[in-house]
Amino acid sequence: MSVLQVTLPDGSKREYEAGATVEDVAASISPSLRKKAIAGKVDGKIVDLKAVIPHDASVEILTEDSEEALEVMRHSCAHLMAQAIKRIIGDDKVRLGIGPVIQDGFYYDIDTDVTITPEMLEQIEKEMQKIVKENLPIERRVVSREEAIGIYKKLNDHLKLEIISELPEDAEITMYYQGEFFDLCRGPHVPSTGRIKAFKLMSVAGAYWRGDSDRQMLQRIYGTCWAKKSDLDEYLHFLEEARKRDHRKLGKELELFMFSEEAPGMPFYLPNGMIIRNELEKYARQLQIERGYQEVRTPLVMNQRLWEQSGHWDHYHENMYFTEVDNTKFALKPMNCPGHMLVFKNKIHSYRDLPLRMAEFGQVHRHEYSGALNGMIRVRTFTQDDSHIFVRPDQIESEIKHVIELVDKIYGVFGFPYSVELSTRPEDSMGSDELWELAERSLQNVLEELKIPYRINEGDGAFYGPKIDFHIQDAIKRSHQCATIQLDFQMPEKFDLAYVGEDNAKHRPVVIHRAIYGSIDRFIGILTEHFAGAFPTWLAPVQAKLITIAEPHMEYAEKVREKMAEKGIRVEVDSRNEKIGYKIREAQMNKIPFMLVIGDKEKEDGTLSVRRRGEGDLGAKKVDEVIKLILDEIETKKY
RNA sequence: GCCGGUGUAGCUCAACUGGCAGAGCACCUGACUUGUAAUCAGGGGGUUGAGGGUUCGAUUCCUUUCGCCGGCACCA
Repeated sequence: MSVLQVTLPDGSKREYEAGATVEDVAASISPSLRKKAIAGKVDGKIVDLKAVIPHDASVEILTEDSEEALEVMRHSCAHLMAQAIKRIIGDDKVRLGIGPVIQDGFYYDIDTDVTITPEMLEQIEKEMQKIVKENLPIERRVVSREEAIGIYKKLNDHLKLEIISELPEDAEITMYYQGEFFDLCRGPHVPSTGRIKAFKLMSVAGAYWRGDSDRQMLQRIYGTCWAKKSDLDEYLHFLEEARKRDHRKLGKELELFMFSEEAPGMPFYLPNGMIIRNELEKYARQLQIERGYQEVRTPLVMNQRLWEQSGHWDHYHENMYFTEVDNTKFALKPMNCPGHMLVFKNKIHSYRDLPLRMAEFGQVHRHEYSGALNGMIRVRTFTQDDSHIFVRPDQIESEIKHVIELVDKIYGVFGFPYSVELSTRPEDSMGSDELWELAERSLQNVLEELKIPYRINEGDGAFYGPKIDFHIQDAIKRSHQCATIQLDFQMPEKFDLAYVGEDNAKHRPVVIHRAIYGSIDRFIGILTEHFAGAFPTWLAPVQAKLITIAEPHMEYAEKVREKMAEKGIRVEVDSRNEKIGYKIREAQMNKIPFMLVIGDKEKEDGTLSVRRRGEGDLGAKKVDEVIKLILDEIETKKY
């Protein structure tokens, strides 16, 4: 009998008889480990608990609390759901597509004539619970390609047949069985259905087979699955909290913006939202002026031929708005760059003018598909904090660094951590290989030199050049792509841009496209959720509310209001004939940062009782002291 | 655009298998004169998203269409 040497994670070695399984290893360590074990890892590869260890190897036991075991459990949960669905609507009426693990859970794509309604989810869930109670052992079987094909031909399952046909020649084909149910699957899985602990089916949605919009649409059922009931509850609670922050809900409640059927996907800014927007623009404008940007403004409607020239028409005409006047075709601008190219060409530039940093808060229109619209996150008109920087080739890298510094500065103000991605040449792109290579290398150099960690996003660049994208992480750990820096050798070519060099000859500049908020509209949506509507004082539509106790305090309140307003504080007086609790509550719900209560005492002493949003009563302070406090928060953009 | 869901007062939501459309908040009026998250009473407010159909009768059933929501696909 040969002997198997197993190395455990702590470095210790143990010997087993050949044919030992991962489970045997767990059992040999301790009975409790065997009980907690979900799966194993052999030489770094995750396998079933019942997997035989094929040769000397390092072995790790995955227990319920490990991330990897959770993935195995989620995958098994997808099978569990598929089994329940088959039991409910009939084995022969369901074809199974794919059922992978995703963040927080899993889904399964199925093909069936029965429409899965949200009500049915509960029914399926109950059946799943039943199968868990049945505690069916889950078994792995290796089958031949012919067997596999035979099984699914009999079931008339064209989806699985397609998957099998695409498996590589030498692939080991495995099936997993649990009770009457089986599924073509690579695994691994938990040892039995009873090991699946806490799950919930979340939603049904349509999804194209193979992610291809030309193919059949399947029904996708999403579920979430956790190692413990308490984890599930925590997750559901998190979703609930996220819903409370939804910018669409808060935007309505706080009267930031609105939408109308008359203009789907096009935000209307209400006075409160307009204040936030103006503050954001003001801040960006100030930083840009400091950094030598020049602001311009270009038309919203320009001749169609301009878009044909830029290449946008070719790539995006399906998503553009057009109009015809005086027998001439015009387009609403979907981007600001062509306009900026025209501005650049308005005069002759010397090499001394470069870098020329042209900025515009440019409103663009893009006809997004109706199904893509989503609050402020995906709209049909939005304003970019756009800029096009015209540089000499030797200035590319320093200028990109300059932009990155600005991005870092702005995100810091909101407390957004961010990560960076480098997107390379897409399939459908313009320009020579040489230029693309040069462009990609330049971006890469800068990131390396600044020692900024980044991820490469293959083939995700713009059609005219590669880009560096910045993904911010908000207060509840969601990621949003906002800033972008794109290097472009194409537009200068298309528009025949030139500057006069030291040698008195014409040279072609390079264009750097950049945006930091990206879409200001979307950024406002993100900020709303990030701060849960409790905007920092510098952004708050109303920064201070003066709340009088009774009528005799009105005059004093009005004087304070004037004084504050003079200092540029957005302040309002609430002198309504209401109880103080009522007025506080309202101010609190409007998330006003400073609530300043005025009664006899304050009037007499020249003070204000400060109640800070989120902190409560801070006691009475002199009016000037309060003003200083507020101005200081505004000045430092405290969050 | 595709799949599914959904649309009732300014907002949030009720109305059993088809039988007179209702509540809370908000708003208006009056009383109360108020010390840190909702004072009391009264009042106004609706072509039930829009169009068509079935029916004695439609918020409810069917159909077309628009918006919105969850996904998919798309995202310069």
